[in-house]
Amino acid sequence: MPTRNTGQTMHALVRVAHAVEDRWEQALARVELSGPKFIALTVLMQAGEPLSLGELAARLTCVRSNITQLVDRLEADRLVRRVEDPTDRRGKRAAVTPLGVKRQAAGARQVAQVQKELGKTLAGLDHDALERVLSALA
Amino acid sequence: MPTRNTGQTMHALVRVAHAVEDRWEQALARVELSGPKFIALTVLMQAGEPLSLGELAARLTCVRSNITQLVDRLEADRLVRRVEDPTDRRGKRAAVTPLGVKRQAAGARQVAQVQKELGKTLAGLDHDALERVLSALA
DNA sequence: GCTGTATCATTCATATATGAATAAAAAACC
DNA sequence: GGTTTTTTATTCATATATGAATGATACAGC
Repeated sequence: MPTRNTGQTMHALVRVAHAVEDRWEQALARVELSGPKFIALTVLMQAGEPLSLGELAARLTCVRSNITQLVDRLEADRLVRRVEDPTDRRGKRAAVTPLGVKRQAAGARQVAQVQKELGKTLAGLDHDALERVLSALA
Repeated sequence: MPTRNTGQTMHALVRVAHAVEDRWEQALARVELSGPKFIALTVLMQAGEPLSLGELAARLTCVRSNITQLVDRLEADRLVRRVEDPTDRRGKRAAVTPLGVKRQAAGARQVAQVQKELGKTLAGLDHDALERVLSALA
């Protein structure tokens, strides 16, 4: 069995990552969430208080206009509400609604389930080799 | 150093894959190509003849409407032309133009450069162990 | 040969992402 | 204090992706 070249390995890495992401997104879809929506809700929950849209963009590592649209959709789903920023009249903050809290929890259960399954798949394999490669490339 | 849990490993895998993809896309951007455009051109070159849009969609593992739009943009860039399918009046085929051939070659040089750099990064790591992990997850 | 069905590409609606341009308000400067 | 600059969120244009609906054509069964 010949060793693959770097190009093939990178391709395989990217393909596997996308497969994992798909599985993750499919699990979230069962509770009517997309990946970006779940991540945004989770960040807001972890913050424990409404975050300005700029802060949310920073924590999600994306541009502001993306957050404007994502919060539009979350608001349409009634998972988040825009509240005024008392300290800055330009700003708005994203506040999770009670429905958003429930939905995030349901998403977290789905994600935990997927992780459990992937954990089984990885059992007995060389976990550390993967770790080393990921550290080298990160 | 404790072993990471599955969730963290999966997160790291996806993050690394995106970083690799970004590097790849940035290299292609230097020759005015996006990832999807380069892949489409490469598949058409490898085929050696114009492909129907449906066949292109199949080889790129995506839906037809996506290809309609991608070929629209490739045509606007003058890298591809739609030609009539002589055997089916419904169908169109995507033909690479001479400019498209040059552009694909330029993209391939960029990609080779990135692979060379990544190869250096990976040198000395356990390539085979990585392969096994990736196969298990694919 | 006609009729019903399947297949081709396209259009439309939507989701996600980026970046440039804009309006409003805050901050900094002098 | 008034002017300039920066920062906030939004809008707009664009790129990429999906899936449903459409119109034109091919094909299968009768």
